[in-house]
Amino acid sequence: MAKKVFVGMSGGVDSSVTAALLRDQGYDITGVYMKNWSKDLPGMICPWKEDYQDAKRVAVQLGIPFKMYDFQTEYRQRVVDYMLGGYKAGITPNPDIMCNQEIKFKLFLDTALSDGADMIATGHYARSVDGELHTAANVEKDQTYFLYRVTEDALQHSLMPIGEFETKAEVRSLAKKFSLATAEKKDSQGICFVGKVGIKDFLLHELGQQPFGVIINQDGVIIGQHDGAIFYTIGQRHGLDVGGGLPYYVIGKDMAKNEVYVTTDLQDKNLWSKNLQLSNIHWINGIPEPTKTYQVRTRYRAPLIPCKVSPCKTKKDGEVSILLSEEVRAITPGQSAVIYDDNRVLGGGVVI
RNA sequence: UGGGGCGUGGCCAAGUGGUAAGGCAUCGGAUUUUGGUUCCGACAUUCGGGGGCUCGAAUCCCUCCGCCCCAG
Repeated sequence: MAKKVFVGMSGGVDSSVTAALLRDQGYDITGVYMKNWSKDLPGMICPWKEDYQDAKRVAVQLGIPFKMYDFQTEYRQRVVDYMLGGYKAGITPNPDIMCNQEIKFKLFLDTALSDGADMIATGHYARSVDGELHTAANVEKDQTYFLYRVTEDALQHSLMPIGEFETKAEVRSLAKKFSLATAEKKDSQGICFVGKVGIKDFLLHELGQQPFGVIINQDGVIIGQHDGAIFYTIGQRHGLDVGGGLPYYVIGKDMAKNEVYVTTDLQDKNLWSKNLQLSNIHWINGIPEPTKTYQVRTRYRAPLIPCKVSPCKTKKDGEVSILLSEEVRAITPGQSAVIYDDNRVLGGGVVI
C-alpha cells in the first residue's frame, strides 16, 4: 500500500514539481491548495484565485486528487496578527517563519493527517532527513532559515524533494519535462499577501496613520521627520527621505519617544554586534552543546558565521545568548537567528 | 554702516573661459518566499536675478537680491 502524501501546492513551480516527482516515486498523492489569504488590497488584487487554478491545473495534469483547505481565519490570527503586533511593538517580525511554524507544518499537517494522509510534502528548498532539518543542495535558494521552528515530529511527516536539486534550472527543466502549466511561472517573492503593495502600505492600511516624529543623527541633531517609527527597521537605508552627503542607516528607535536614530558612519558601534540574546528558543532535535562551535545565520541568505551557544536547559521557549566569531551588521529585534551544525539546522530563536 | 565670504538640481558638493563630476534623497528595474541589505538605470539645456566683455562663461566685469562672518 503506497503512502498517502498530501502536497501543499501553492500554484508555483516548486510545489508543482514536488507533486510530480512524488507521484512518479510511487506515492499516493493528493494536491492541496491552502487558502490563507484572499483579501484584495488598495492597488493590488489578491492572486489567490489564479494560484488556486494553477495548482488545480497541475493536479489535473498529474491525474491526482485535489482539494482546498481554507485556513484564512487561522492565518489571520497566527500570522498576520502576530506580524501586526510585532510592528506595533517596534520590532521587525518575520511572518514567513510563523507561517511555516503555525500553518504549513502544524495546521496543514494536522488537517492532512486527520484527513487520511500519512505525510505531507512541500516545495521548500530544504531537506527533511529522519526528523532532522538539513540545508538544501541549492545553497543559493536554501530556505531552512524560514523553517527552524518546525518540530522534529512534523519533519518526520514531511517530504521536501526540491531540496535535493542544486539549481533552480533543474527544477524548471523538470517542470517542462512534465509539461506542467506552471513551468514558466515567475517565482513568487515578498510576503504572499502583501505582494507588490509593500509592507509600509500594508501596515498603513491595517494600522492607519502613525504619529510623526523626528529622525536624529549620530551627533544628536534632528535631521528630518518620519511618518511613524514602526515603519523603520535597524539597518534600513532607503525611505528615510533625508539626504545630503553620505547615506543614512537606521541604528535604532525609541518607540516611547517616537524617535528614529540614524548614522552615516558604517562603523558605528550601534550598527555592529557579535553578541545576541535570543528568546523563544526552538531546538529541533536536541539542545546544542555549549562547548561546540556552530554556525549562525541572522537573516535570510546571509552568510553563516561561526558561533558559540550559551548553556541552555530547555528545548523550547527559553533564552540563550550567542557569541559570534565576528561582528555582524544590523542585528534586528524580532528577526530570527538560526543555528547550524554544518548542514543540519539545530534551531534558533528570536533576537531580543 | 564699513571689511571679508558665499549663493550650482530636494540636500551635500566638484568645477575659475570651452560648452554642468560625484554622493545623498527620489523614481523605475534586478536580486530576494519576512523586514532590510545589495545591484542596475533615470534624474540641472542649466549654475540667486538682470546687464556686459568674449567665437564661447557657472567660471571675467557691473549691478540688484539673499545668507554668513568680523568689525562697530
